[in-house]
Order: sequence, then C-alpha cells, then structure tokens
Amino acid sequence: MNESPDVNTKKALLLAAMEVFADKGFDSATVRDICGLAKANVAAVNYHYGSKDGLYAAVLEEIFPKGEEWISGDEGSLPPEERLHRFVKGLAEEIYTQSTGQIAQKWAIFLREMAKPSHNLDLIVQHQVQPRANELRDILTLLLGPKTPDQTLAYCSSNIWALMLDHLLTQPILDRLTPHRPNLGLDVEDFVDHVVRFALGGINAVKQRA
Amino acid sequence: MNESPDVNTKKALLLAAMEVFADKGFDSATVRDICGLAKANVAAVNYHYGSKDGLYAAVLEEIFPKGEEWISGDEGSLPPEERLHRFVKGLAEEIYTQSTGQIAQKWAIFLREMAKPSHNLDLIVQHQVQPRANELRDILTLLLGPKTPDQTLAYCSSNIWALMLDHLLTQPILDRLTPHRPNLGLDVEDFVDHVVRFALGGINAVKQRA
DNA sequence: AGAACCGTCAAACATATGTTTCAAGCAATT
DNA sequence: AATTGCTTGAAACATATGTTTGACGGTTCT
Repeated sequence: MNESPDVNTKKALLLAAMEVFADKGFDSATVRDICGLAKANVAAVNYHYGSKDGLYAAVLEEIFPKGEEWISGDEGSLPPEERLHRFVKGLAEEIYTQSTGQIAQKWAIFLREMAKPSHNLDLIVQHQVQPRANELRDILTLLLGPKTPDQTLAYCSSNIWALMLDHLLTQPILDRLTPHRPNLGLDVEDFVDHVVRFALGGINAVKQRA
Repeated sequence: MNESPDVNTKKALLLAAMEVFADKGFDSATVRDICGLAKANVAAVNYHYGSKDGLYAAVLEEIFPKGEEWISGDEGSLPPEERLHRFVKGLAEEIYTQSTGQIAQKWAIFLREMAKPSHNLDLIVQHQVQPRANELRDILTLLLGPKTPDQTLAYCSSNIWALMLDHLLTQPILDRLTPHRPNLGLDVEDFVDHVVRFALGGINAVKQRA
C-alpha cells in the first residue's frame, strides 16, 4: 500500500478545506480554492472524498467527533456553583483560547451552521451539544430548585449558552462599533469569571420570582 | 411617467429578494430564483438595481433604514430599571413578534451578516446598532455606577445583546435538541420579563464584585 | 518480468449563474 | 401621427464551478 503520499494529500485536503470553509462558508468555498491551498489537483477532492459535500462532511466529522461525551464522573458531588464554573470554563476555553487557529476555524464553521443550518447540523448537535446540554440542565435544576417550571429552565439554559457564544457572534459587530479596540486580546479567565458571576446573579433573580 | 407597472416589478423584485436572501443567504440565492418569485424577467434585476449586489444593498437599505434613531426623549428621567425594560421590550418585540414574516426575514438576514460579515454590515451597525448601543451603555452606567471599569461595562452590554439575540441564534439547535416542541409559540412578553429579570440579577451580581 | 492497482495530473465536460444585448411594446410628449 | 423614452422579454454571452475522463508513473503482488 502506498502510505505516505496519498494519506498526505488526503489530509492536506482536509486541513485546507477546514480553513477555506471556515473562511468563506460552504457555498462560497470552491474546490479549486481548497485544492490550490492543499497543492493538490482539482480531481483530488472527488477522488478522495467523492464530492465537495463529502469533503465537508469529513471536515465536520473531524472537528466535531462523535464519542466526545461530557465527563460527569465525580463532578456530581461538587456544589452546583462550582459545576457551573467548570462547565463555563471548559467550553469558553475551547472556544476562545487562541491556539493553532484550527479551533477558531471549528467555531467559525459552527456559527455558520447555526446561521444557515444544513442537515449536517443534526450530527453536530447530537454529538456535541446534547451531552453538554444535559449537564447544564442538571446544574440548573440544582440551582433553581426541583419545582422550577420547564419554561424557566429552558430560558436559563438558553441564556447561558448565549452568554458563552456571545463574543463569537458579536465580535464583528463590536469591531465595527469601536474599531480601535484590542479585540484579539480576550482574557478568557476574566471572561469566564464574569460570565459565571453574571449567570449566577441572573439565576438567583429568576429563582426568587417564585 | 409609467408609474404602476415598473414600480410594481421593482418592488416585487425587492420583496422577492428579501425572501430569497433570508431563506438561502446571498451566495446561494440566484437572481433566477428571485426573478422567478417576482414573476419578472432575469434581466429585470440588472435593469432596476444594476447587479445582484445592488439588489442586496437595496434590500438592506429597505429593512435597515438609516435615520431610525433611538428616541431617548423623556426616557432619561425614568429609573434605569424601567429604561432597561423598555429597551429589551422594544427590541425583543421587533425581533420575535410574528407578523408578516417580513420581520423574521429581516433578522434572518441580520444573523447571516453576523455569521459571515460583508462590507454591508458596516452600514447596518452604523444605522441600527450604534444608537441602541449608546442607549444601553447609558442605562448600564446608571445601573452599575459611574466608577465601573470599561471592561465590565463592555461585558454587560455584550451580555444583554446576547440574551436578546439568544432565541434567534439557538433556535435551530433547540429544534434539534427537543424536536417535539411548540417552538413557534414564543410568548414575547414572558420572554422579555425573564430577560430583564435575569439581566438585572446579573448586573447586580457583577456590581457587588467591586 | 508481467500484471494489477493506486494516486496524480491536465484537460475536458456539463451545468449554473451573473450579466448583456437587442428587438418589441407601451405610454407620454410634440 | 410621429417621436421619444422607459420597461419588458427571449436569447445569448462569458465565466465559474463541481465533476468526469483517460493517460502516465510508480508500487506491489504473482
């Protein structure tokens, strides 16, 4: 079996596709863009992945892998405030910590999928969001009390997701509101502390309504 | 001057474009789609709007008009909690109240622009977001106190935007998390009450940090 | 060595799509 | 009535783009 050459171009295609899809979105990205970046022939995409759609599906498989279950092993014994903090910290660090840029690409693609859902979003939600949503719901049930109506639980759950996805979504707007901002320097730890404080305050306020 | 026929097709094009752009996004929408829906010839787009880009710009002009300044006439005398309530209510009703569907289209396009900003986003921010952002900043300054650091103010401001845009963004995810939900029945008044309560709780919690 | 297989490449293909052209129709003006 | 100007419509154009084809070169197996 010819190992190194074909695997290399196949992987190069995948990496290039991640970058181009994140940058331009599925529709605007062209296979010629991708192949150019990967230094591969135009036919390579169809040879290795069957089609442009196949390549996109492979990209999603790569960045949103299946079995990544949320570990709630001994976390259950911690106070819910601490669990919330860990929950927020875990996701916020994944989203906002600047590393290879590959992570930024992942969430750029995620955001695109939310704004213009394709059938692929089903898998992302199932593999990535569902387990996290369950953990969050457990935490909120503890914080709000067992008799909290489902509606309130759903609102709060949704609110906390929104607080975390916040910067991801509003970054382009903030850039345009105050163009001269050190926008790339988001202090993740600071952000996490703020979000947790804000969320706990909000949850308590909602709780006291009953 | 030929009044009714040409104005009609021009307007029909605009309405059809709003629908198709909201539904498919700028790239995926084709002028043939739009002209088909508007029962117009393919050349009509270029005749009346110069190009596909021109039509898109016209759509944005239509749904995000310029002079729509935020009225803060006598609101300044109200307590900041009430001002926040009105602020949230005003925007939430505009976003989530189900009427002709045209409003939903507006915010679908807005969401697309946030996820994949084009140069058009500059104008939207300038005409629509900026005045509202100023009002929100004033309210938050009152609620948090004058010595609040800019960073905290920025966080809270961003948080409240996020809480309101929340449903807009996470709807496709919520649909997939709990497919059997009366998702179309969002009680706006209930939602507004919850958001205001949650936000005020969060703001107070953040304020007490200092 | 010969056969079979696999990956790569240049070229071609088929189609989609934004745009242009030009003739015809229609209304207002002269 | 003739002219002018504006709008429409069918066709054509030029290009972009996803996909396919067939040949070439190298590796592996018999």
